[in-house]
Amino acid sequence: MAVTIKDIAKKVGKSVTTVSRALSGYNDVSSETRKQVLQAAEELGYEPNITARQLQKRRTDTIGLILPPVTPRISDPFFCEFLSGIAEQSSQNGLDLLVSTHPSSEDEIEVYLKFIRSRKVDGFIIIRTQRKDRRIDLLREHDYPFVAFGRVDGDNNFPLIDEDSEYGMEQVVNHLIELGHTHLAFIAEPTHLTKSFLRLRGFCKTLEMRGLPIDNELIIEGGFRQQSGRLMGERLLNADNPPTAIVACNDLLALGAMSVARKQGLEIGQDISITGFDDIVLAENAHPPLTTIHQPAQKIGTLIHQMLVRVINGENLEEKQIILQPELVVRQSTGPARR
Amino acid sequence: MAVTIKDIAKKVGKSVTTVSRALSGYNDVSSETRKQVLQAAEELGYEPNITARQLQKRRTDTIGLILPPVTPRISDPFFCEFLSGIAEQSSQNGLDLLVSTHPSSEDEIEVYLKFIRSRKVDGFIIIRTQRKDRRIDLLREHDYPFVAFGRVDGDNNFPLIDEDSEYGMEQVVNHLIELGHTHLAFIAEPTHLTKSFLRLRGFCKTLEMRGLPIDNELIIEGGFRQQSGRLMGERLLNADNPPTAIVACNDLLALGAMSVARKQGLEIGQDISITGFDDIVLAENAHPPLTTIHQPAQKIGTLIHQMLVRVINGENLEEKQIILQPELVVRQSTGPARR
DNA sequence: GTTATTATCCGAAACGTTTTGGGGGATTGC
DNA sequence: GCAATCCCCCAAAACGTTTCGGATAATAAC
Repeated sequence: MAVTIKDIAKKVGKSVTTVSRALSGYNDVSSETRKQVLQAAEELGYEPNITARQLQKRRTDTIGLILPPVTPRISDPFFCEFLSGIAEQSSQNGLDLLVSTHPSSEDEIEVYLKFIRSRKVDGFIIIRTQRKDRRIDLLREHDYPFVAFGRVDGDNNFPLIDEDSEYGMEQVVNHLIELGHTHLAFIAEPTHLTKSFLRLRGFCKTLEMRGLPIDNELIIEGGFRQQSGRLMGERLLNADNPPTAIVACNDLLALGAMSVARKQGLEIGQDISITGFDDIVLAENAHPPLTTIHQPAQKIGTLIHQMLVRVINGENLEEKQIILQPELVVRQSTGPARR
Repeated sequence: MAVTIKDIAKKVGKSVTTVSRALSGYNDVSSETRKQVLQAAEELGYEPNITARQLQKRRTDTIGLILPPVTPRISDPFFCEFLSGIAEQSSQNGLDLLVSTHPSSEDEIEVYLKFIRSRKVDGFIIIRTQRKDRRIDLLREHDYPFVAFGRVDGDNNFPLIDEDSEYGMEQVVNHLIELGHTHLAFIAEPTHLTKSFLRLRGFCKTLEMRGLPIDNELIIEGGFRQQSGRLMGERLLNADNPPTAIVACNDLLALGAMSVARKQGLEIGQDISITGFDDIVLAENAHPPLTTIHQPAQKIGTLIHQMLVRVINGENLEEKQIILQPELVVRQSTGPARR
């Protein structure tokens, strides 16, 4: 059986209270007693039972991350980096990270409700925000601590961190225009996700700003990953008037499009330019290496965790909404437009 | 304040005991009472406080995964897949997954000791086993539930799952020999890891079996990732009598070697053959796609989790040691040896 | 009509901690 | 010499559950 405070108390001949207070560093115990207690704890190999402590303190020292039903799975490269930032920060702060994948049988809101009611975690990290996000509504209603990665439509008066998607896309599009491209296509993710929506908007806005027409035939919406990129890339390349550049909403989509283009005998970066977004590890190692927007995934994870800790502790955030400016990384998947 | 059993008891005018027993489905409560209790619970939005339950039951319903100090970080692609298998299985079984990254300041054994003593988790998943593994010694001493991914030197009489590394390497080497290669190099990981050791041994054994000499100049040991692969690849390619094929201990090392070979103007798959091990997502997307040994990372995660659950519940494992036979995936990074 | 049995219920203890609200003895201030 | 102040300590309550060991009343058995 594990060693408890009671065992120490017995050993040093003091009360449980005194032992507890000695261990927690209160100053109403004599240094003599404290020394004895610490020594006894050491000798017996005492380690506090955190379950008991949590029950008493009404804190779990655990933060929760519930993966959405579909994507991303943990294996998603961008998410993976992000997660690693959170995990690392977690253990530095002595917090636990509870990763729960959402059983697709259950309603998302029910899952959150359960966590809230059973006080399983002190706070949440919300990823993949949607334009209308019920999770955020729920947490706000319950006044439960959370930090979101991403914005929503409408009232954003809650702690969040986000990339400036529109600015990112602006850079991509400008880069392509400067290379002489005027006939640009866009492969979108489902636009109920805020970031996907904003990336698309950034694309359109910039075209407009630069006085280029927006061709709705060349904007198509699909899924999230390679498979989808291949499908949509194929459709674009087989169009009557195919684009000279394809802007993908994320790197995996871009990689999918690249593989299709290559299969059609096109030299990427010469015959056609393709861009991604996120700068996952695959991007750098792709062939040719992918021009994309770099996002510091791990750092975002770290930041978001730090914010959440402050929210949980009821501290004030000097910056409640952090919007990061991502930067363009030019590699070999883009080049001058063919005449 | 959250709803407790007491609130329900008050509402239905019964004792706390009865409510608890009604909720847990004991048959010493009348169906009338049970109905009332369930209804009250529903109305009040009751959700059991799991901390309290855990304290009472002396179980945490949580399994622990402590990341080793150095590698893999969560961002490691192979590990990532593996983790996703564990996480998915976890939530299916209603268990929590506690991911803790090991603070490099602390001694590894101390970290485990703390977890054990504070009963923070019901059991552990041990990854990256070493030939002499103190973690495993410790857990066995304490008779604490765990399942290992990988074997150790000597007594392996504990629950584990592992790939047959030697067999995998045998396939790789045979494949290369059949392509006419006779001058093979090996880039090793640090061989205190069991799997790295076994992969190297598989390499040597097969050469021997096929009557080829083992050239110690061509076997070099380094780190785990691309950077290391580049360094060691460079050394091999600049040797007096460079190899016609490089066998890397994992995919990332292979990718590193590939990038160096390409930089030296070699056509991979023609001028030189390079192989990996693990078949991470990058392998398929590399240029050229990498010949490697496929490992079902996610499935391994799932399996290991299932095993652990049984160990925790004190059930018997029909198969205490599972050794998986990995298979060779031939892609374009290998080809016939140049005369 | 007494004894067994069954169906329902419940008080109290337990899990291991922290916190609350003092208590008693020694020292200080006047 | 008396009150005030410290210093060190502790019993008991609390956190929200589950479980142990009955208790009570109704029913069945003889």
